[in-house]
Amino acid sequence: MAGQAQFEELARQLSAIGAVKRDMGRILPSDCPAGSAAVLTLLGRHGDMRMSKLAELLAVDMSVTSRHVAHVAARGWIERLPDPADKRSRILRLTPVGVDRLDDLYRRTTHLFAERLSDWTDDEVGQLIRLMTRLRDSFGDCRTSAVRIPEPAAPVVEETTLTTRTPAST
Amino acid sequence: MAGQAQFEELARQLSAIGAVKRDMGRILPSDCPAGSAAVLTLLGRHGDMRMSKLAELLAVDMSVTSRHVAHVAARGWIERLPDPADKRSRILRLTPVGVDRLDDLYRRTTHLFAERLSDWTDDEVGQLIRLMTRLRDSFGDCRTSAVRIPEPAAPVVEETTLTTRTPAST
DNA sequence: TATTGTTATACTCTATAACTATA
DNA sequence: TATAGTTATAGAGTATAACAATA
Repeated sequence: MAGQAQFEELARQLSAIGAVKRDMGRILPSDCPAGSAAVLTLLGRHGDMRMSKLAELLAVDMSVTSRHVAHVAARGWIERLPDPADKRSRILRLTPVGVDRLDDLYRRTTHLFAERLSDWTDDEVGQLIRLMTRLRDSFGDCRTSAVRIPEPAAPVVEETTLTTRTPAST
Repeated sequence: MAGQAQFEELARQLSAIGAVKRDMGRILPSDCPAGSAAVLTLLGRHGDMRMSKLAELLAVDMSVTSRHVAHVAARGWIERLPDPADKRSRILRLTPVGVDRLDDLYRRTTHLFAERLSDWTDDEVGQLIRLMTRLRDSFGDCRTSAVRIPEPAAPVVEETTLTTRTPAST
C-alpha cells in the first residue's frame, strides 16, 4: 500500500493528463471528435458489438454512447444492424468507409506519438500502458460491482453483467 | 522508439483514463469541482503565484484559469493580491479557509485511493507517477516551445516563457 | 506595441431522467 | 416488471476572440 503523499501526486498527475488528451484531440479531423474516434477504435479492435457492450468499453453512460454512435452512424462510418436474438438491441458494425476513417486515425495518432515519444523505449511505453490498464481495473471494480470482465478476444456473444447505463428510475 | 501497435494502445488508455478522473470528481464537494480543486492543490504545493504561472501549471488557457480562479476567490478560498512589480498582474494566495478546504480535499482523495489501490505497492504507484510525469513532459515540449521549465521549489519570481494563453490577436 | 488578465460565446463530453419498444 | 436504447436537459471544462488596463 502506498502513502498519502503519493496519492496526492497521483491525483495531480491524473488531473494534468488532460493536457495530453487535448493535444491528441487537436490532431483529429474536425468531423471526428474524440468520442467518435473512440467508438471507431473500439469497434475496430473488438469487432461487432451491442450498444451496451460498447458503453462498457467506453466506460461512459449508455446515453453518452448513444450520442457518439449516432454521430458516427450519421456519417456512414458504422451501421446499426438488428439483433436477431433481441429486437430491442442493435449490433454495431464498421462500414468500409468507417474502416478507412479508422486507418486515417491510426496514421494520425501514430504520427503524433512517434514525434512526441521519440525518446521513449518500447519498454517504457509498455510499462505505462500496463500501469494505466491496471489503474483502470482498480477503479473499474466499483462500477462493475466487482465483476471481472476478461476481455473477450472475438466479437463475442453476451456479457449479461451490470451494464454502464442510467440506473432504471424506480 | 516504440511501435505503432503500442501507440494505438496508449491512445486507447489515454482515452479511457477519463473514467478514473470522473470517479475522482465524484468524491469532491459539490461547490468544489475538479477545476477549483486543481487551483487549490497547485497553490498549496507551489505557493503564491501569478495567473500566468498557474495557467502554465494547469496546462490550460489563461481564460480557463481565470474562470476557475474567480470561482475559488468568490468562495474566499484564495485572495488576489496586487503585484507591486506589475500592476496588470495579480498574486494568488490561499486563505486560511482555503487551506482548510485543501486539507479536506486531501482527506477525500487519500481515502479514495487507499480504497481503490489497496493492492498496489508503493513502488508501483511511484512508477505510474514517474511515467505519467514523463508523458506530460514529452507532450509539453510543444506548447512551451521546447523550453524546459525546471519546477521551481519556491514561490518564484518570473518565468517569461511562452505562456499558456489565447494567442494575441494580431 | 506588447502583455496581463477578464469576459462573451461556442463546442465537446458527461450524467440524470423520462420515454419507447421489446423481453 | 425489467432491460435495450433514445432523447431532452443541464453542468463542467475547454478554446477562441475581443476587450481593458498597464508595460
